Amino acid sequence: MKIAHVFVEHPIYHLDHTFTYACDGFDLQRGVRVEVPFGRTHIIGFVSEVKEISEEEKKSYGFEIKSIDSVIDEEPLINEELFTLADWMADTYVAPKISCIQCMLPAKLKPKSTHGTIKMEAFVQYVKDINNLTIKQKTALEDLKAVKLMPRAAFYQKYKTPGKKLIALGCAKIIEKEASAFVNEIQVQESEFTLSTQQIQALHEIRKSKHHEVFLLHGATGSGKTEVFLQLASDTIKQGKQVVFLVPEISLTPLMVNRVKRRFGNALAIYHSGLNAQEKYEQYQLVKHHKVQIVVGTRSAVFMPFDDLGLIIMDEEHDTSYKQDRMPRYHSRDIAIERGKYHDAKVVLASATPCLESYARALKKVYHLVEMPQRINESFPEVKLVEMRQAIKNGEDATLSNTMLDAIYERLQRKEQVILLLNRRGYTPILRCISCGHVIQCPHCDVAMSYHKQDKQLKCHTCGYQMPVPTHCPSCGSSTWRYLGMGTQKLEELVQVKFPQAKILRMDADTTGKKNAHEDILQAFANHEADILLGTQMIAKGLDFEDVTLVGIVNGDAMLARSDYRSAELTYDLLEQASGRSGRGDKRGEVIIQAYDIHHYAILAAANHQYQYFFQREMKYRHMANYPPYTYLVSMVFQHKQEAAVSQSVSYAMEYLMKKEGFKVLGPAGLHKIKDEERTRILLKGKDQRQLSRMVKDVYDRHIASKQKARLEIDLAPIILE
DNA sequence: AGCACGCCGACT
DNA sequence: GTCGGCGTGCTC
Repeated sequence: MKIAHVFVEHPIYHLDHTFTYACDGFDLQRGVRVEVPFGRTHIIGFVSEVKEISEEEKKSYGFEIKSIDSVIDEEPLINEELFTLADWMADTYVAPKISCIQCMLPAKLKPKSTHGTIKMEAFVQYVKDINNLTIKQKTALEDLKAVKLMPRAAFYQKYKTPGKKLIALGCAKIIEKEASAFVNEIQVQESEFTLSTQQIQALHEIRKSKHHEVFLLHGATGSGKTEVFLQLASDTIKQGKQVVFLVPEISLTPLMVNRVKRRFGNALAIYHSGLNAQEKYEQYQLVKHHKVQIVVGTRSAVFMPFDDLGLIIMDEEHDTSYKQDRMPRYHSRDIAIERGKYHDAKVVLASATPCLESYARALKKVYHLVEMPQRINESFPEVKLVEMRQAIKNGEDATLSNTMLDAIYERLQRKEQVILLLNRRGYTPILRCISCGHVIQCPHCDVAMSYHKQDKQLKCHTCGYQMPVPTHCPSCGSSTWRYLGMGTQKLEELVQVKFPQAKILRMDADTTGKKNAHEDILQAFANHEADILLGTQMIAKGLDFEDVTLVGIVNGDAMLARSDYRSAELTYDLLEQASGRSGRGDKRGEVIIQAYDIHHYAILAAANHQYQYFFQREMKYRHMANYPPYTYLVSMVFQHKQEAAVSQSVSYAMEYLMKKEGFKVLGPAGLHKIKDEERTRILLKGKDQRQLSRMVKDVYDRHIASKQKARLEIDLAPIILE
């Protein structure tokens, strides 16, 4: 008999093995989806193997073999490359295999019983000519005959009555076809720019090798990296191969997308979270059916169904949005490199502030380092540091120093634009009782609640819980509150008071909730509908406004206060990226960084645009403390409503880990409540990533086998540790 | 993940 | 006496 091994749709560790089904009489192959009976229901699964077995073998299984219900796909959705990749991901990130397969597919193709149907469109198709048609009918039929197929809506709009008659007569018929995105023929526009010497050199370096190689393109903001990408993409397309161009977040990089569009005549697929399921499916099909050779997209675009990939570009490679924050917690960089190896494709990682791991690898010649240190317009913005303790002592405003105020005033006079960065949303981050000092906490999390003046609510930035400001302090009954700290809403109010004539746009998570809100705000700023763009870190990335000549960073060292071992790197990245927004046009740019500790190396390095200096200093610290890139980290988070369940699971894991060698265990940290669940983390630190993955897999298996109540989440190479 | 079975509390 | 709470166990 013929049997199929099937992965079922539930991404649960208990079910992370194949289930065996009979499939005699079905035409199916590895990589297609099938519907199967499962317990008392019917669900979707993924065929991993089809084979013949004898009656004796069947008997040896020891369970009943049910038959599959139906086969869903004619063609496999997952080919051998992607199966191998799924295996690699499951091992590396310690995740159920089905979750790895699922994350490679657009929602409409995910093996899930609940996903939506694929949209069909009605077309009118020419069938035959007959005699005795009226003149109107004849014209309609001639028209249709010329194009053979016409969308039904368009056909009826043009020829309503004769059209219906033609269908009744059998001269034309209505057919259903899958809706698909429309693209033009590929057309590569030659570059209109004259390349700079450093662009020519970078291109030469990358073109030299004919095989798979990982390049780290370290280029200052405004050094002309994009043009290098476009030229490389153009080479690859001319060779008939595919290109994927990864960006951190499309809504924040519309300019980049437009440049790629201009160059490749719209014959590209765009893939990002802003698309709905149908749109994503259509873009996916464009790649699958070779309608396009180039894809611009975010994190998940790295899984597009390429079969002849020649080039992978990853812009802003240090950006944390490349890391998936749900299972499987993959990093697009790892996936890009794996796929690059398979396709013998070049992988170009690019950034002005490469992540330490990448730069360290480049120095060790694991990656090929290509440097582009100069700006095209050859002027870096001048950076001023303002020591806030001193400014406050001088009687200046505690939020906006005189230096900052003067600089803003100057820009307003000259009709130039200003970007102000404050990495904290809301009105004030803390609400404290004046008489007893009680701070209002979220009832569901161990976090202080932020006050949002706009909607007169307290909001928890961790779980999203909202409530009105209590009339009386729950601790002492007093009714006077102190609004402590500074968020973007309050900053907006303050700037408006200082500059009543200025028009201000605020951009943070609260103003960008709606679809297209990012684009609308950025477009308005580009159209000079506002003088000042104020917001959280989302305004620090990739924006390119030529009239911005001042970038002001209000709380430059706020991020240094975090306990995360990467806080210095995150601070440096943010400052350097934000400064890169100033002076991108012909006018000279200026950057003002306000901070309490202006002598911290992260701040000094950003002020002087010295990546190398930052790198050396930070590497020393990482070396001393034995942090990445000198080691690998794996985080294990245990969570459950009951404290006891968490502590029990942690002890059970620790007991095992203590007996093993070759790595260090940090933690567990004290319990911390989030969304009504107690949680704690242990960190494993080791030199061998493979060994760590295997070790964690053992811990996980034991955890499941012993029926621990707490949920265990594993994160290999975690990015944020808070 | 679902879904059903099963064993204890507060209702008509 | 019954409805329904969610703990436990199983799925080819």
